[in-house]
Amino acid sequence: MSQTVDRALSILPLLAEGPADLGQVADRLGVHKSTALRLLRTLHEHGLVYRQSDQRYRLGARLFALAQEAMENLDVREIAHPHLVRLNESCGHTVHLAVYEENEVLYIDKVESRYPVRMYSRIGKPVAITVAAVAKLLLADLPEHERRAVAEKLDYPAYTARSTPSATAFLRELEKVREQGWATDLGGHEESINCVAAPIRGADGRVVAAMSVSAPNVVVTADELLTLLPLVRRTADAISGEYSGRTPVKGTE
Amino acid sequence: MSQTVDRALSILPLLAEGPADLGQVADRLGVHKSTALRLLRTLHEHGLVYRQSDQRYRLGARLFALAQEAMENLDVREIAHPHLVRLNESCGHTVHLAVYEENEVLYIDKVESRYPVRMYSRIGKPVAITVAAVAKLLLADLPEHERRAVAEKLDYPAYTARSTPSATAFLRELEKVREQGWATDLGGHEESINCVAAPIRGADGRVVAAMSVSAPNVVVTADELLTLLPLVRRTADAISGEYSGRTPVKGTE
DNA sequence: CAGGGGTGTTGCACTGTCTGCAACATTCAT
DNA sequence: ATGAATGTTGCAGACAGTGCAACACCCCTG
Repeated sequence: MSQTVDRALSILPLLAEGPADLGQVADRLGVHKSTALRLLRTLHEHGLVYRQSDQRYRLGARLFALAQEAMENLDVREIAHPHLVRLNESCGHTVHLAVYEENEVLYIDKVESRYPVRMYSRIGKPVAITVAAVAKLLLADLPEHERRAVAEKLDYPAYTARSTPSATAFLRELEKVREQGWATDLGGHEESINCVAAPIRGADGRVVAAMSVSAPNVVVTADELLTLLPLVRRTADAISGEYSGRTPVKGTE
Repeated sequence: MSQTVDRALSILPLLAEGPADLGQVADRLGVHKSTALRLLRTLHEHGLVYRQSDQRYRLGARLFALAQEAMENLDVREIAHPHLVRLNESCGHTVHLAVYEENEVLYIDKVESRYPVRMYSRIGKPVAITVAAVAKLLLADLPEHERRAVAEKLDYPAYTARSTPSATAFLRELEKVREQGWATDLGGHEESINCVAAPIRGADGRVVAAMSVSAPNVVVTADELLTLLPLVRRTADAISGEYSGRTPVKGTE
């Protein structure tokens, strides 16, 4: 692996925290200012880094464009979207779509609740991996050793009293989820919010994404939310069918 | 500028076109496969590149997370301020910066008029949302259903004879503002005060803030104030460019 | 206005890191 | 099996990246 590139790329997350000047960047990289300058220049030429009027550096527009493209390359998203919208129309709650990648679970699509009380989340934001229903489904599908490895590397923050407390508890939960083919999060992240989720599978049966419906207690109780499970699973299966090319897609051509 | 980093970064736009395997990447970079491999590995470790199941590389989800985090940590106010000051220096009138948040429009920055007659307003104070020029711009950019929902929930106080009288009138005005890309308030809040305003947009084109120039009749007439419109819009555009990190690259070499 | 501390920038010699090569590993067809 | 793809590793040599020190340039303060 390349030292120079490694250093250069380390600058990006650093700048994501907020603008920084040359000295700060050099310090946090542990290199000489002149070195940092040259790295920043290179990043700048590629548009990943931008220099604002006070001379400080921040992430540049090119990065946003790339992120956009990366998103568009995820074709599950494209296929799933109309289904998510339809589900949202029929139940009214917030619908999420998430994928697993490199020890993280990320929301890649979201359809907002039609109720005034909304839950906070944002596309691109990493999910609370130890408690979210979608995360459970995605991790439960990993090969056994990998699953164990990931579970043991994670932190288990106690967001609420119902948060997953430890790696062993998490692995047990994953086993359960794996068998039943769906997952829930009942107040594990935020006291008053519940989710039910179902997996989306590719042609080989592997889970490629997971979707969930979330709603706060004040709108529907956990039990009421659970009655939506069949609908959520049907939707996920429909997406799976289309994604794996089993279901003929009606429409153009 | 750094050759290694340059090469590594050139991989990103290349992958943005679609997934590619090691050979393709090496070819298009004009380097040996082993070199390309090491670069890709480094990118991979930083999550910027993801290796899909068929071993081909594509852009990684970490790009999102970065872009997303950068957006959240960006402070419009900080970026806009020097521009507002410059505008104030060239026209002399009061300049405001405002954002929309939770059904309210708030002033978040202000540069005072240099004329003795000043208008009353305060940073952090909610704006007269149904009449202020900045409010019109911010609301005009909301998705249609949300805009309608907000408009119908509002009160329409008759500050003056020219105040917006009703939700339907307001929605009509928002439609107009949306199309022309700028807004005015001619005596809608206080009989003798006029404003012209322009929107500030983020990388995705959404309006993130709005700025205005305000002056009382006794200093300049409404028509005279309107001649400042191009200048106001240029300033807003400059801020937009800087905020979204896409202002033309100035400087070195 | 001189002086001092804070930036960012440049030229240069050295060294350490990146490079390309060639051999190896692995998978897939045939 | 055999061959042709692909991805991977170790190595020696070369050159690109590094840190240094000197410079340029503010913006203060006395």
